[in-house]
Amino acid sequence: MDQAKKERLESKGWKIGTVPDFLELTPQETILVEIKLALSQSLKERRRKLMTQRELASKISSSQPRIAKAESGDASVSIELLIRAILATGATPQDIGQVIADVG
Amino acid sequence: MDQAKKERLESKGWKIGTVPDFLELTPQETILVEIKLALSQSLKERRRKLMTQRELASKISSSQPRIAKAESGDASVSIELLIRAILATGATPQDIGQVIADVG
DNA sequence: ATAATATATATCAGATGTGATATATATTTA
DNA sequence: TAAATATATATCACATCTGATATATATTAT
Repeated sequence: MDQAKKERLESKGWKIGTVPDFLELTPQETILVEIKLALSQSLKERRRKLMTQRELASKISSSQPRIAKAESGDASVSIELLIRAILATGATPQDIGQVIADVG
Repeated sequence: MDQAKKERLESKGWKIGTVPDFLELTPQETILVEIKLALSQSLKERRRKLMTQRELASKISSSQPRIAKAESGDASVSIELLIRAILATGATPQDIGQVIADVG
């Protein structure tokens, strides 16, 4: 992984290099991170066209700051919350499945 | 939702009717539950062909009881763990995307 | 430019998810 | 049928994720 990408992930709280520098994520760990980032990106794009972060937060009984975290790809946000948020933008299971499939 | 299905979900810890009986899940909450159950089912089918629950648990630093919960659709299992487990069976993002898309 | 609105960052107490362990119950094998 | 192996259920201390709140910073509208 190149240094720029690594720093981008680490700033969001992703623990890369907890163990020494040269240790990479396993392929499966990498895919998981990529899935979360893809969901995050999809959420941001969909939500922007429809409503504010505050409005979306309200729909799923969450908070505006948490939606901001979700859209910024912060590591503290679960896949569960990402999917709840995306569904609240009207996405279908097909939409979500496509986002995940596109990671591959 | 029919009574039999409701009881099946409730026995796994799904909180249906926290609020009075006649209250249904919202469409989005229903989809989320269905996604989890679909992932759970997919995990069970894939894992069975390849290894024991103990072996899979070891691959993802989890425990056999937790894999059992994951495969039984228990509500205490996060989507994150389900996906980690499915990836450990060699599933690709396409495979996972397809499972989710098929919920729709 | 400034007010209004939207988004980002920081902190935290409480809720939820976790792996571990013990052990009961199925299922498979000898 | 016995033993061996696999899976299910129960409990728990600990870690992670959560919504809430306060507030800083962008962005947009007037």
